[in-house]
Amino acid sequence: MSSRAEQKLKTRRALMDAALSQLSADRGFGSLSLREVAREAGIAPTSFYRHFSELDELGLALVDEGGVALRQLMRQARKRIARNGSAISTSVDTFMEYLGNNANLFRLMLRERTGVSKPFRTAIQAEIDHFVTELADDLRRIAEEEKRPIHDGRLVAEAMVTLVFNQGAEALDATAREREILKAKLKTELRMILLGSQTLARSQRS
Amino acid sequence: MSSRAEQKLKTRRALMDAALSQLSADRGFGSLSLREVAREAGIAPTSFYRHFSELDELGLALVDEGGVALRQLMRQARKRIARNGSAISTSVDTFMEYLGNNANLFRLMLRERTGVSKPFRTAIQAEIDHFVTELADDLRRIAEEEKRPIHDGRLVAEAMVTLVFNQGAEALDATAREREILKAKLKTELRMILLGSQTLARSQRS
DNA sequence: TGTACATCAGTGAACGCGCGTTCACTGATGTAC
DNA sequence: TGTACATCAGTGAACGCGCGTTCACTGATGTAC
Repeated sequence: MSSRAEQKLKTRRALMDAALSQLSADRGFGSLSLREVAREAGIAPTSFYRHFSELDELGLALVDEGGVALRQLMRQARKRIARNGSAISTSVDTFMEYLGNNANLFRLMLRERTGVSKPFRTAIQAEIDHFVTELADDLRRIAEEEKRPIHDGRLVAEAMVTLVFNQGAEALDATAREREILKAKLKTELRMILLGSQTLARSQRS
Repeated sequence: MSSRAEQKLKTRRALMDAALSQLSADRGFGSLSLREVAREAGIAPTSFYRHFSELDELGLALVDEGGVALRQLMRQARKRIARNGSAISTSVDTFMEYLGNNANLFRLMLRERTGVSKPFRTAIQAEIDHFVTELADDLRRIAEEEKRPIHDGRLVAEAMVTLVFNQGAEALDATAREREILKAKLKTELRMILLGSQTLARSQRS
């Protein structure tokens, strides 16, 4: 690649990193300004337009990266489960670990999922739907292997993801100690859903 | 009350209603401006300060009203359960009905619960905690009456409230048809948690 | 009941500020021959 | 390899805008006597 194109990519990355670095418990994407992001990235406000047509376009590029992170997360969790066995516990641990390593990216996803911008909501929902679908497949596969059928794997996966994401949002700003408590709670909740789903499946077998 | 004081209360109400009326799927409280709210309420921007010291103070007054709505909701649900029996189904129906009747108030609560302003998050979390505590009490009472003990009533209540609020947020902008589907899904999810909690309680009795 | 004074919700002008966006530009990098 | 021209990421000045907040004010309502 030409050095001019390389430089352009670097600046683009600097802009995205600048935006990410401004996110926190008290700053949502919606409160960022184009001038602020450009300033943080070390370029003139007008140069922003060489990379994105508006600030939201940068945000959606970040959501894409969040989707990549989610898929990595799932791959990682599968690998660990294969080695270690306990699906729920391993998944929760993996999720929380990823959360810590990509705090501001997850912050963006978690908040804008129910946020004010339709394009954001739609893009994030698509990523989560994909995540739910894969989780549902895994749940059904495991249920079959263990001969413990579950009721409505998709619905189980949705409920689990809802709980995981909500606790994830809380965990982001928690201390290490609080985070351990959240993890334990979350594991119990997921176990309850799984057990309940197995009970329902049993009560409905014909 | 003096007519001057009455008039002041009316204006205050007009300001709060103006703010509420601007909220929607695409407008969060954070995107409102003081001037806009004053305009909508039909007063000069400067007059706003006769009622609130800043826009957030108005928002917190609205959160208080949301808390009142939540408590009414719970009272209503209890009355109906006593008459009708099915706790989960009746509660979900009652919740969804309230949601429809106080759409923008719930929108505010649901969104700012994970929003950008710490005072908002704290105030809303306090209302929800209160709600969770009462639900946990109810769950334990019912479990005792039915001789079907549950594991960790507080945790069960938290998980249920998380699911109810998340589906509630979705339901706000759903069609009547979609809302029925959401209600059915939600009821199944809550039943799974309850069943799982009972299973856990059984497996842990000494 | 009438009068003189106090209170205070609502006002309009004015301020400085950061914003998004436009424009014509510069000068280093890339390309054609 | 050298030269002439094209491309284009980054620039700085300038714009109009809505914002939050201040200030001194007005005039209706309330109160004391």
